[in-house]
Amino acid sequence: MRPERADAARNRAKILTAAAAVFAEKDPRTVTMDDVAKAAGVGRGTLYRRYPDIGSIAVALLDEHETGLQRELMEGPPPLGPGAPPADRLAAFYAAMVDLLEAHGDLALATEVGGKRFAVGAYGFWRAHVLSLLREAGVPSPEALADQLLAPLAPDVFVHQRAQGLSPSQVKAALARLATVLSHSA
Amino acid sequence: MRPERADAARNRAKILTAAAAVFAEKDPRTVTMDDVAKAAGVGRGTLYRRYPDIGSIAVALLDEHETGLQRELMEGPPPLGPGAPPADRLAAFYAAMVDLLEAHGDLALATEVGGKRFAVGAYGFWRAHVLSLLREAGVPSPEALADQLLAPLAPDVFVHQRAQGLSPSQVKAALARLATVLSHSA
DNA sequence: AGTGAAGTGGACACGGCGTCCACTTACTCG
DNA sequence: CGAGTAAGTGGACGCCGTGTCCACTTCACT
Repeated sequence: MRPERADAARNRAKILTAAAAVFAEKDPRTVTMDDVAKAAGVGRGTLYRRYPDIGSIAVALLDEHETGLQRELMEGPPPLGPGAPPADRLAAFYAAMVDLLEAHGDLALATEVGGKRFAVGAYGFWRAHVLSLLREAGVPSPEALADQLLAPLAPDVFVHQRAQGLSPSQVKAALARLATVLSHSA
Repeated sequence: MRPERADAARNRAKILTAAAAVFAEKDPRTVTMDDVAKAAGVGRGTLYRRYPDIGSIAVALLDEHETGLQRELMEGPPPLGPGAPPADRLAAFYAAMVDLLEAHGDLALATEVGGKRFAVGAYGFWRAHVLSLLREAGVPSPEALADQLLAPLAPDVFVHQRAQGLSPSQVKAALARLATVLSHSA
């Protein structure tokens, strides 16, 4: 496997920055491959070479932001990272996700087209994290609960709540209640 | 406003039964207007006369099943209907919704195309119900929580959980925990 | 400079969407 | 009962997005 060619790298960068702009300025669910191609000044074929659909472009952009949080969850300071009680860690995770959604909700929305929410790699990571917290808290049969606790973080739910006039901190507060209340029962 | 003409009524029936069959036999997210038209033996124009998109056909079919539950919530016997403590009523509602999803998950999935989940009339009803239960339980600022408690009932979440091998009763159990635990904190 | 492989981009065929309108059918009223 | 009329029908049409394909260009290595 040869290293990436210079023109290919140049185009990859052009595509990503152009895509970020496009997703930001119009309804992310209606962004088309052509839009990105035009904005990046490349042909559609070039896009398809790397990304099988628009969703994956959005995922690629989102990953940059998500990996930071993922690292913090694994090896950062408490309460996000290890060391704090599970309830606090879950609440902190919720808060961090809300911040992420607030900053990049448009991208997150774009990753949902075609209902591949659960296929995306990041979902597995979040799920594994929540699952381990639930286990640590001693919650019985946490498998089903994990998905259910992740559901309120679905981009469309958050965006809907924001559109209804709820502030990010209100959303965080409700999620925090959920997190703390859960461990009470364990 | 004139009464509906005989042929129109006939076609409405043909469309609905044909649509139900089509949604059942293939991935409901890929069902097209043409599929339904062909199956019903009518032209596409006839479909558009009543339903602006496939989603609304699915909604029309689903409504038949949902109205039953809605009535029970309002005037049925406890714990589904009025009279039981909020936590029990919430758990019962969750269980009923799981049954509904288990029976008609395909339709529910089809209503989600285009991200109109929150625009559909039924969502408002469920939300109002949960909201009133939360108020009755004395939970503070229940507005944000209502959407979050409804999120695990999103068709794609449920279908995903089933596909993972979780049984309906496992899903119910986890939701019941959520419901009971919440009122503990009030 | 020459060569082969990697990369590019736009033309193409396909399929779904939503509209439009000439035609058909059912009700109504003389 | 037999026009007249409004409601209802259906398929053709144009549009747009998708994903593929392949002749051409560019790069990197010698």
